[in-house]
Amino acid sequence: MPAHKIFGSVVNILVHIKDIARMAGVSSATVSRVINGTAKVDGEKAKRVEEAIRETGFKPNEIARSLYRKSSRLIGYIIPSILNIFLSEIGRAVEDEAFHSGYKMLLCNSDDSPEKEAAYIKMLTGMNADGLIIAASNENLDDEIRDCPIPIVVLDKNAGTRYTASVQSDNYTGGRIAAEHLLHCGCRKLVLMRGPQQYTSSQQRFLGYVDVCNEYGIQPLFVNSRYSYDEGIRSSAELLERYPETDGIIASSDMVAFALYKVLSVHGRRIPDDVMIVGYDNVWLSRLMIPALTTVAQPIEDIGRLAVRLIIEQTERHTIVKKENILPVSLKIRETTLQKEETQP
Amino acid sequence: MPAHKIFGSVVNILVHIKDIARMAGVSSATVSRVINGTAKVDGEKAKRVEEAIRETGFKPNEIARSLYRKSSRLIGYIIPSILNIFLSEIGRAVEDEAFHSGYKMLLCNSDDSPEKEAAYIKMLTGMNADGLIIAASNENLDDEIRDCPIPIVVLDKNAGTRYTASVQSDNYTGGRIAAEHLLHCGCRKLVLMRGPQQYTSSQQRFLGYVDVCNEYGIQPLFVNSRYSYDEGIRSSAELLERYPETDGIIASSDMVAFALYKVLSVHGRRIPDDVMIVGYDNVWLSRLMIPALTTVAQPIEDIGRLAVRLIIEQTERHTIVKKENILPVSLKIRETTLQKEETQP
DNA sequence: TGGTCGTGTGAAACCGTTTACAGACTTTTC
DNA sequence: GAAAAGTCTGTAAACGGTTTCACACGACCA
Repeated sequence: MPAHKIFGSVVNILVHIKDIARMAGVSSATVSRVINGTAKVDGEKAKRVEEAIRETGFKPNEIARSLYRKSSRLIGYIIPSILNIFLSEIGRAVEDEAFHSGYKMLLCNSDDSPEKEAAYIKMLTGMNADGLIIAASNENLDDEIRDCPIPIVVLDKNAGTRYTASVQSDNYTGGRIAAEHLLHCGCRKLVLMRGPQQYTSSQQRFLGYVDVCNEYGIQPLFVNSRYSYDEGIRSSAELLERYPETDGIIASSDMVAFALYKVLSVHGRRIPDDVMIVGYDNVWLSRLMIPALTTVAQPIEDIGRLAVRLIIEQTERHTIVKKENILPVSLKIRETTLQKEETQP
Repeated sequence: MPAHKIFGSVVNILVHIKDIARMAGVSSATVSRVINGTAKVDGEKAKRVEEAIRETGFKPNEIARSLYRKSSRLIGYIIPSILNIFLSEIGRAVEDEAFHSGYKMLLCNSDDSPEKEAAYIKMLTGMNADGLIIAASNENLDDEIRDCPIPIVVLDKNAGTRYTASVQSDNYTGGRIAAEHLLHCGCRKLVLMRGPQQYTSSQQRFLGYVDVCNEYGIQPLFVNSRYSYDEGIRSSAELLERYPETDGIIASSDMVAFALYKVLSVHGRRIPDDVMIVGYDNVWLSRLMIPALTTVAQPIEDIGRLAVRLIIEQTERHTIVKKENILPVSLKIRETTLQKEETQP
């Protein structure tokens, strides 16, 4: 027997609904009704039941409940890495919203491996999870997703016919306001660090950026990148190699912007004096960097909460939810850009 | 019916073990034996069962299994905040180790609220979780912990008689090597940012620091702090107020060190020229800051993995595990300290 | 040939809840 | 005062697996 049982009070370990029933002199059905308030119970008996529950510290077995209800009140949140700050922040909102609705979040780290992702989807399905929130999933998971009998909300891509719904922010506008801001700051040699092309998010930002460049009659330069810091180091180096004369950069993510800090500092380029930078995401780190990062803020909190609500709505009320959900972005102006007085182009 | 069921193939949604049994012309007991390999089954029948499983994509219901086995192969990881980078990194190791042992990690964000923490402990107990890993828990949870019939491993405090085991790093040595390094770098006005005194970790580091100061005959100055960035801003300001002449600071965490960057930069003090800094934890961010942070590295990966293994050992093999586990620390020398040539004190 | 042993198998019990259903008892209604 | 209606309660059947146990069957041996 494990040591902790020796020290702990043993009372509630083996208490089941039947024991409460016996103690209160009623059937387990009645106990269940008291616990769940699903039917009227005689006041006197209810009191005895509650007394017994309090005395023993009885807690109904959630597994048994889940089995009957076919719902574990568990929501899976599948992301490539727990170290991705942006997705962690969304996770925080997911957890909080879930908790307040009586759900729990199961965090799954897929390490970008399709096998691990598929394994998690299968596991969660088998566990009667009530829904899945998937960020940046691999493309070739058709089988798992098709066979998945629970709602799936995806982030950073369109829902299409495969998923229940998607939650994204307005990436087109994000690309636009980043570019417009740099132009208002007087930059004339803009470069965009374009995210992976398989994501709708990257495509849309790119489009917004290109449109603004065309409107202002400047050439839309870009470099391919991903969202991670390490990739940021690589692509920043490439950027400075290809466009050494740049004076304004839009990073594909805040993390990539931080990599840019490092690479620019090595090259002796000062921010914002020599080069201005706009990040993307507005993770909490961005306000704390030196200099504090000007960035396009995604509504992180709202994205997470909405994803959870979509799942709960779908499972509890069986309503068809809105498929594509686009949330607004905004610009947080900090210290990596400098609005020169009245340089309206 | 939810939309995704309309598009997805419906086959495996309602397939149960009985269906497989009927298809293969055997009993469900035999199917169970094939799936779990718990007993020998006739080769021909086994083949038919496997064929049926493959054909239907049948996946046993994990909830039903858990109910019988009284184990959900779930490990709860309870932390104050998912945004705490250090604890997130440990979480990554926990998740990975758990996954490879066939377990899943349930991440619980307690927001430093005793209520939420207690709620999670109850929930996880009711869900037949196999163990709990708790970081920085509130002190007044005696009831929940006493009544908890599953192994609890704590981080950052001693196990005592209340918990199954603890995993920590060698904080005393951590405090020592941080202090010694700054002294070797020529600092003479050391200040330690002391973490919350209720944690064993803070106490031990403080002790190591004081011992070194005494050995070198300098006064052990300190300021109280917590581990978060925001608290770091407050305590850094206090530090500069009280000890403006300091030339070497040991932060209570890497995050607090980053706050120090900010506050020092506002005061126009350069790192490492005017003040040298040693952080604590070695989170991945620390190598990426500018300047890169010299820090005492905790064996993050090992801490997480060991915690999981302790739980699994306890539940699966029912062995009494080692109660207090201390893992070694090391010093990562980067750019916030400068070893002046041969300044051996 | 009859008894023993070993092996694979299915019926049924089990895990701990919730709920459908039917029965007992009370209250209303004519 | 009896029938009808309305309460409350307990029994038993789910939920979907795993495992116990007894049994059938064939091999082996005396």
